[in-house]
Amino acid sequence: MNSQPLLSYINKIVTLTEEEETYFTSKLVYRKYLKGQYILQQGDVSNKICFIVSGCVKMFYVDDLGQEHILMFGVENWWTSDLGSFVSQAPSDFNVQCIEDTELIQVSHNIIEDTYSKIPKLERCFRIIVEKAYVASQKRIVRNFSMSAKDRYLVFNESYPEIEQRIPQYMVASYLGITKEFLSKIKSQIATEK
Amino acid sequence: MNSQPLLSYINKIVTLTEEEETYFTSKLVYRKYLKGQYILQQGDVSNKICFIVSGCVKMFYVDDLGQEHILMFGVENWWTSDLGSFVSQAPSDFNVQCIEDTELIQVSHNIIEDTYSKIPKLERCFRIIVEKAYVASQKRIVRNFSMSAKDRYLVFNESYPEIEQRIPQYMVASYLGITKEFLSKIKSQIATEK
DNA sequence: AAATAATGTTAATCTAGTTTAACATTTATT
DNA sequence: AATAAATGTTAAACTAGATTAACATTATTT
Repeated sequence: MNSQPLLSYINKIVTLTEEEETYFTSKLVYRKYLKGQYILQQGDVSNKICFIVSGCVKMFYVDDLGQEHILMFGVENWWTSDLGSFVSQAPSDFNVQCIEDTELIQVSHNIIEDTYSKIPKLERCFRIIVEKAYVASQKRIVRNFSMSAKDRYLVFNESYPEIEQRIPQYMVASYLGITKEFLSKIKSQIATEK
Repeated sequence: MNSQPLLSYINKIVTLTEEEETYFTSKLVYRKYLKGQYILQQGDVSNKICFIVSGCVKMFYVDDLGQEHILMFGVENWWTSDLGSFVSQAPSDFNVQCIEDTELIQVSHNIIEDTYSKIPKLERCFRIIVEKAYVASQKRIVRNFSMSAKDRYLVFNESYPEIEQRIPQYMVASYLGITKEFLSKIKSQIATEK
């Protein structure tokens, strides 16, 4: 298994010794999923968090009216999972499905506490990761509060130009919290402006 | 200074020894603010996180059009601060202002790293706190995605019945992301239904 | 007790974004 | 190459929530 992408990622945040790397690596599970496969399903307990080595996933939920709402995408060097379900080991509200064939490294719940205790630096690392995720989540709330759909689309576009190329437009609309028809209108509006 | 409320709070998450409590307590700062005072101002660096012993605060930002948007309230046993600014020591996007006279315990940025190293249990504690905050933030995004303003109001009401009593209605509206006029309409609508 | 400031209500008009529905284009499958 | 499935577009009618503005009520200050 090639754990290198994950180790490089972690070493940007904390510095692990060789033994620590070896120990941690021995606990990891490598997996491949095909496009369309589910990594997590609404109602199941998320017993692992996944580091994406390659590919692309969407995390979404289906509301009472059967409508799909995308909360986040995941690409190379991102984490994916329902953290709420992972930490509480309660049934998840979300699905994670592959939009492309995806390779990932899984860190399972039953090793994480033990790993934190053995290698406190990893607990620090995950603290920092979650802090960043929280800050990003708050920023998204702020954008949804005071920006128009058009401006949210432009921000998404500037922030993640690579992602926009890789996913169908109706998923971008879902992520932005608007209908695909309205995004289509926004795009044609932007095109005319130029 | 009375650090007991904070220590009880922490001991629900991790168990500190007496020496650890003493050490940590020695680093804390106790402060009182009056209603109306600012604990943090947009543009300033948030150099402390604050544990609320008593009182009530709002965290908000003012957008380009001069409109105030409330991101969260804080009451007894809650934390308040712009965590993004705190961890990165960059200027804050948010204000934190007291809605009531407020007593708090401050943990300053310059002691936090040192404290984490000396007492890894506290790093664990804060990891867990941030995890919960992140999960709550995601849930809020979900609600804003697929619930009407009326339903969001009802959820807020059920989740924080104590808070609703303590703050003016226009602030609830701001928190929900709607105008005070529309909240007024929602409330009269709810009243007629019964 | 009067005056002022802060908070809350109502109603008319307006708009960003939804819904519905029909059609167009691109991609995948046989 | 033909067909089906997935994705994207356009336009008309609609709705949740915003805006404006006038007024009502409740606190606070003098």
